[in-house]
Amino acid sequence: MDGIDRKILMQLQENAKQNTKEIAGKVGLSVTPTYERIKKLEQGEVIRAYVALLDRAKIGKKLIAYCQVTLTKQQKKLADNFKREVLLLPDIMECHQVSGNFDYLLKIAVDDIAGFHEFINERLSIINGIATIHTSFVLDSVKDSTAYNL
Amino acid sequence: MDGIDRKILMQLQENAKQNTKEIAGKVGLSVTPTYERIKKLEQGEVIRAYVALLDRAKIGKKLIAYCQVTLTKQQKKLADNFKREVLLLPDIMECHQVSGNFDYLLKIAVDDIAGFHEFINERLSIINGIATIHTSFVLDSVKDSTAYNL
DNA sequence: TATTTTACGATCGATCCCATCCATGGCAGA
DNA sequence: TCTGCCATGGATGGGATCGATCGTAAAATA
Repeated sequence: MDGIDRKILMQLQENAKQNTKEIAGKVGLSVTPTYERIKKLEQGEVIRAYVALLDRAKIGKKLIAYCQVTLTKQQKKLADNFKREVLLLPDIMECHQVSGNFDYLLKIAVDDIAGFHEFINERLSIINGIATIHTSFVLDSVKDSTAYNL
Repeated sequence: MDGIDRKILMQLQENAKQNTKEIAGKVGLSVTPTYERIKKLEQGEVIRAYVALLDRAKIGKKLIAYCQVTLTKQQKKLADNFKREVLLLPDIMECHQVSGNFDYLLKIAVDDIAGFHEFINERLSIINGIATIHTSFVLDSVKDSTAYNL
């Protein structure tokens, strides 16, 4: 993993539909070694997946919320149960256990306020062991990238 | 945009490297109409991009931080300047203006604590108009998806 | 220092899968 | 009846994929 690999990864993070020739030109190699490097990065699972990113306005997910969740106690059993339930809810796009004033940060995508209301009441708050939920709604996404800076 | 389109999008959100035939099978159509639907979704920019997702451990981004930023005043000038500066910092993967007790939520990816320290002192806190920064470090990502639930 | 080995990369060529596009025909609903 | 899908089949070409050969520079070794 050297500078050229990082350049390749930067390109693939931006646009994975480029063909090998284009990427080769941008990183200063010919096609074959570029191809071999990409294959190696895929096999080594440095590249986790190739995915399509959608325009959330166009698919009707008009509301993104970040929920700060606190559990009632710091018990492994409670935490494990919480994590299991989170994985079953597809409206939760991300769930990170964090340090600080709360325990988990969730990113939720729903159609609208009604959808959020239902999500909180019917899905999230019924999970055992949740003490508090503080929500911030996204008003504007200044930047929303999946690319790491390499 | 109907149920079949949504199924196609779900597939492409999971794995964009599938060929048309595989997707066609999963959504219950033949190759041609599947292909045409995908093209239409690309041209209508419902699909924003195809990208590679990386394993952050394998590329050495060992630290993810969420920073809650408050600006000193609610002035458009300050906010515009802040947004402009944010776009120039590639370690900031996401920046969302939010409702609630703070103004902006930033997602930062760095190598380690030293990198975070430098980022805060040399890059973030020098931006004009920042009042407070509260940071939560990610201890464990229970779920980290880019897929919307369609 | 001289020589050898190793580890890239460049170039070329062959193969073949699959995206891409077209044309035709069937079928259901307006 | 007409319109809008879909299915099927076929033609084409681009690009992924792989192998072989050669060149080169740095590192290892005598």
